[in-house]
Amino acid sequence: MTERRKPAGQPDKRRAIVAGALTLFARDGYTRAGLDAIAAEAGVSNRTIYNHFLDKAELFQTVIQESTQRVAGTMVDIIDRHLSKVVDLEKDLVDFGLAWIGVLTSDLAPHFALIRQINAEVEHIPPAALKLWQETGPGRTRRELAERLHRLAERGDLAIADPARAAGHLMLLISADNLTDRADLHDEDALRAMVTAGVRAFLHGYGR
Amino acid sequence: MTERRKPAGQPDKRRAIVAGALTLFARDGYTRAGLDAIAAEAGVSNRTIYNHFLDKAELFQTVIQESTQRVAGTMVDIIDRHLSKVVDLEKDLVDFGLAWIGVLTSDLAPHFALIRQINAEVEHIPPAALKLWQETGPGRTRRELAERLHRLAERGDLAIADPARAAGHLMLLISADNLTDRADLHDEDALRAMVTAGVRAFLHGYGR
DNA sequence: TAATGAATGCAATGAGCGGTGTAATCGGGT
DNA sequence: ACCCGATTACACCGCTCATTGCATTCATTA
Repeated sequence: MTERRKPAGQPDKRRAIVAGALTLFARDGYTRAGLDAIAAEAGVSNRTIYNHFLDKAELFQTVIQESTQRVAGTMVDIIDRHLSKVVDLEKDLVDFGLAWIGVLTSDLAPHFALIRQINAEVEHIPPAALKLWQETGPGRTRRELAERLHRLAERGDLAIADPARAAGHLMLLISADNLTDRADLHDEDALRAMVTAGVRAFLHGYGR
Repeated sequence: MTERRKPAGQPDKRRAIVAGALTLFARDGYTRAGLDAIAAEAGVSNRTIYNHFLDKAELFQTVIQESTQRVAGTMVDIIDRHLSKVVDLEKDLVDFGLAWIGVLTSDLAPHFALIRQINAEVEHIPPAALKLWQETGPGRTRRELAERLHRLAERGDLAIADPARAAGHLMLLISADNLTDRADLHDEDALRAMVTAGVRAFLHGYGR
């Protein structure tokens, strides 16, 4: 059960390969991203990749796992930083939202292109791997956010029956324009407007 | 300017090709879907495809356009049917939402797999084609929904400052679980719970 | 310095795929 | 019966790509 990964190869090379693979998988997708291109991007020989990974599929899976964990960590940090002590609910939620979508344009941006690739190939990925990703990635951040919202509800700041569902709603509303249009992620004003509108909808709804 | 499409080939063959191509493009994506497989799925010779289409890219574009128009038409119908005359706002919105996500499991289902493919390859698609798709597909349905919501707001049933944005929010909230988890689209009770929760969030929010 | 494992360059294999040419066949209209 | 365009089966070209084998070089350590 305790399968030990072969520690073959030097760690810096391995990191370079994974980083380069992330870049190309994110830009071109699994099929289009050639191993020669990945090797070039990583500044490494084609042949070396096979010293570190069994085949292309294993490399892909590794890239997903490492990237997912890193991004999930960042997200959880943002949640904790912005929603630990809340004074002005709307303002703090907006600040949280801006930090949240800020990740989409950070150096972690390629990750989300990778997610789109996964989403497209969802039929061809073994359900176990998919489940694992769900759990350690979006699942983890959603649980963390749900926990925070639950605390706020207990304090009386929010009226939440199902924290997990509320967390899902908040995440969607914050970055709504990204999913409908393709929003301009570099227009600071537009971003603030989007997040603010999302937070207000989350707090008050549109009912009369 | 008025480019006439070559009417070469028999219409039923052409329809079979487009239908088969939709199936395989949706399941396997643009790159993985081979022309031989498409031909087999359509019950047609490989060579025949090139009687109707210039190349794989043109076939893909045709599939997208036709599928998009069909689905957008269906969506607009649903909007009109459920939101023309509203008596019980929450109930009518829930019914609307159920019909809306019902499309995701209908015979139009492959379309949305195709959308995921587009979304993944968004970097490799000419922006003009992307814009066109945006406009005739989701853009059209969102405008239609926004228009309906605007009427309801004028009537005093809703308080909406930006109808387009509200429409986007409603669409997201209705099918929230599909985007976070991978929801079970065949559990009737779960679907109703999801939609109801989304509609309530849309109407009242979570604020205290 | 000797030895060992890692990395590299190069070549090659085998498969899959987009696209084309061609000749034979089919089917409806005259 | 004849015609003509559409369709088909088949063979083929050129290309890309994952994967491997092999010989060579490099770096570190004993």
